[in-house]
Amino acid sequence: MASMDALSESAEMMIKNINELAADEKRVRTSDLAAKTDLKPATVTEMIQRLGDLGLVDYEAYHGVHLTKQGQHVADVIEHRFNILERFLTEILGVEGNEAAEVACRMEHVLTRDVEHKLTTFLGIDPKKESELFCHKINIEEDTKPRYLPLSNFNEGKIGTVKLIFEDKELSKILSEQGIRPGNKLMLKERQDNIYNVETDQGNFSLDRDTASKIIIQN
Amino acid sequence: MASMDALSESAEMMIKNINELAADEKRVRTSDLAAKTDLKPATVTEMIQRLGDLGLVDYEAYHGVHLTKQGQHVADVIEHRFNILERFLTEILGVEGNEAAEVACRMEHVLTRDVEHKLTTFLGIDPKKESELFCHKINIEEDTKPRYLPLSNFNEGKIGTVKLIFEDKELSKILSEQGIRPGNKLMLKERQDNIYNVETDQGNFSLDRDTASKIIIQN
DNA sequence: TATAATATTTAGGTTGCCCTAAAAACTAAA
DNA sequence: TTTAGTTTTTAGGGCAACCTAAATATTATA
Repeated sequence: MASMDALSESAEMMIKNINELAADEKRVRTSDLAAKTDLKPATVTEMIQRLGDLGLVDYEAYHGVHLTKQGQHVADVIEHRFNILERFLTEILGVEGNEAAEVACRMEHVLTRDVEHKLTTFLGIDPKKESELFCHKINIEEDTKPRYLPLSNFNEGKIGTVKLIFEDKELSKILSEQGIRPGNKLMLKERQDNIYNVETDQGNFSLDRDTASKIIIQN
Repeated sequence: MASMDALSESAEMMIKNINELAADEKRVRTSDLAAKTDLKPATVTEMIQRLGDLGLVDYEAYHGVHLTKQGQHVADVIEHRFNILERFLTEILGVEGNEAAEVACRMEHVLTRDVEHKLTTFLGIDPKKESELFCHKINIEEDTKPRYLPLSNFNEGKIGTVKLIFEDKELSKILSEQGIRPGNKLMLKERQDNIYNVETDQGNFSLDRDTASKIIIQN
């Protein structure tokens, strides 16, 4: 039976790793856990036996483990906490990816539910739809992820929305008069060498590469 | 001699408590530490002996401890990390005071220097002037209480500091390259309809409203 | 299917961090 | 200044989390 006591960081890490290795329905093997956690197999055995006593994993000697309902819940909570912490560290604070992951991995074990929810909200995610987090994440990363590119790197034939224009008013004003202004859509009709042919709701225009590189488009 | 190894949370907490009890020059007594930490006196003795071996405290049997230079440095770092974490939790996330203190107390042990600095900057404190943390804190709380607004609601002509950017890494990165990144100052020069003209230390830019609404500014 | 190779567990050890109980050292009072 | 009271330390124990080495179970192969 799992108590209400907080699990140790080590125990939570073991559950997290079991979850990450449990791609299919397959039971996770001791040696795989040992490799992933940098612990010796004997240590892993000891740990998963303890987790078994707590009802968090279903452990059968010599035949690996898998998470119980309770263990899966713990894994889900930890994974979510890791994700929001990592996002906060990279997107808000600008911490470099590797370090962000490491720090998030340490912090995930000390968040309370309240702090977790408040941080989730802060990141612009509705905590009510937390369960959709993963789908959301996958969607964003795999297909509907908005891409921001300078027009100079945009693909021919694609339509996008102008998001921002570097340079001062002078250039902005000129472009604006041609329909190239933040919020408007445009299509890159074709590019030849350094000339970019663009269509906006005001007509067709040609830009040089330098100018195109100062216009950021979202697809 | 203190090693470069990370200290345990327990060890860091003991150092923190010694520091907090060392009001004057007086050595801190075992019983006071036991009371403050909710540990038994025997446990405190054992801990401070270990810290003595590490060169972090000066321990004399039956006559208490005080921090060495090295120990004082550890205490200062932890105190600063606690303060910025607590401020972040209460001021930015709106976590209730007691809980914020508890969570900050757990998190203070897992911050890296880089995350500490970035969070400090994020809170609008110059990390170079860390020692002025408290004066600064008093100022902020007593008169210039900061307001956080999306750039889309900001007033023309006002200067503010970028605090966070919603949306994914992609946008953050692009904005960052133009000087729109957490910690940096910017001015909203003017807005016409859906176009926001902004000046940063990197130059002038135009944004659409949608993008502006994803940038949170502190005045 | 017997055996060699591999994976896993058990046995036993270490360290950190916590405890209680008893011994030792300080401190205050008669 | 002797003793009673208090504080502190030592002694010894438990548990979690690591380890190595040896034993045992599984699996793959000849």
